[in-house]
Amino acid sequence: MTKNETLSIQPIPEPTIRRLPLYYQFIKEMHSQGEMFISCTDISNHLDLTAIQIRKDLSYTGAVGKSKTGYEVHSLLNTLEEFLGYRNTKDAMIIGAGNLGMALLGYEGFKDYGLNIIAAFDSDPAKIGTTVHGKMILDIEKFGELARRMGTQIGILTVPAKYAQQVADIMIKAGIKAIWNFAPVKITVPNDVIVQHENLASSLVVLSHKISNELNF
Amino acid sequence: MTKNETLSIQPIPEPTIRRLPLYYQFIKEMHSQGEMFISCTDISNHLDLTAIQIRKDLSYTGAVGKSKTGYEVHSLLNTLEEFLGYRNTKDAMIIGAGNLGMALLGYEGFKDYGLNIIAAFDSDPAKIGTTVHGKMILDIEKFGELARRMGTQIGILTVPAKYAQQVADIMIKAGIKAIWNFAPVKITVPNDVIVQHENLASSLVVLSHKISNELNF
DNA sequence: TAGATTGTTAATCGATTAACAATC
DNA sequence: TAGATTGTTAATCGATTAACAATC
Repeated sequence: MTKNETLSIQPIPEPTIRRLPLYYQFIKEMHSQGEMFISCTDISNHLDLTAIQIRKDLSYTGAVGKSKTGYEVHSLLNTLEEFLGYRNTKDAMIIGAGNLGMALLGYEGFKDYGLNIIAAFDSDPAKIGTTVHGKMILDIEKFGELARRMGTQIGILTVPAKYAQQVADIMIKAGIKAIWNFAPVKITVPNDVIVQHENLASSLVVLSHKISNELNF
Repeated sequence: MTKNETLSIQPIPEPTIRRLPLYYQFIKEMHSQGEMFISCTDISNHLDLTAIQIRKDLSYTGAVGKSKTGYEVHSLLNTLEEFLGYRNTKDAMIIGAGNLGMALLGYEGFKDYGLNIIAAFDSDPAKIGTTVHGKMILDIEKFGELARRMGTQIGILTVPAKYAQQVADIMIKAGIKAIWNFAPVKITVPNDVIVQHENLASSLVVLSHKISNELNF
């Protein structure tokens, strides 16, 4: 008997999960403009998706609309915030205070999804002790103790590829349960640790491919 | 008659395109370690993918292996570099010298995929005229002229959501043909302009969802 | 030769799209 | 009421996985 059978949680397709933030951003905008109701057709006109797909996606979140009028904006916003973790803030720590690490440290957009980045860690003495975007850069030696003490479950890995595995090991030893990996290599972790691999190069290659296909004719 | 029928280009699934950089990074590493041959089973053991899928993916690139021995590392590396644009460098300019823009400006990893970021542009007088990672931050007013003069085709958009459309319009007016959009909003462009939408929040939400599903039991 | 591996065709699986009844 | 819209079930489409012949 699987977890899903036990708890009867309906699995949500990953493509759907990836689209939800788009809906959320748009609904948030509509809400701030004072709109009361919105239909899938409206959303469809503003994002590049079909009304059918939007309706199906929203159904996974438990959002309920009204025939003829559509979804109540306030209620839909609440449902999406609930679903996307807005009210369920989780602490995270970054290892690797390079360009990307610093950018993530300062990015305000993650707050909407309940991610609270506490601090960044690095081994470079020139960086240790400094403050970036109001957050401390600490000695990587202190990561384990601090992560354990604060019960941090999420680690953001932004070191060069060749250090990725050893940094992942440090995270695992410190009790980190989910790693957001920005290094372009696979990391090996125990079964109970979740890894989300992020690869900007993948998107760049998709773009390049579209360019060669559509531009050079 | 479509373009594909005319030129008989076999369309490559986007998931395949997204995986190719993983193979490339790994093969590059194997090559630098002096390996001569590699099989899909080998690759499968080092990345988290099945040998069958790897074989199918590689077949799209035109890579040819040998029974029993696998692929010649040097030749496979060449094929992937060719396919991923390593030898076909394209200039790009960034608009939006915020955290993310700066990080992208300094990121070395894009070179492997033929992306050459020339400069960044911003409207903030405090940033204009400075140099970051050896590249100039210029006045956004000068973007149009410079992009036209250099024939730049790729624009990287890293401004806050509310300025995204007006910056996209500046890019389009300057003759940009492909926009890599990091703002979390849809931008509207003419038919002949390609947009690749990048949303870090999407990945974060996938991670959060995995955490709520697997961690809290 | 035997066995490992490629390359390709067929089967399966899952996401998207279409159809349509229910509803306000 | 008529018509727009939701919510759900069915059909389609495309990617992944399996099967297997060819080859070194």
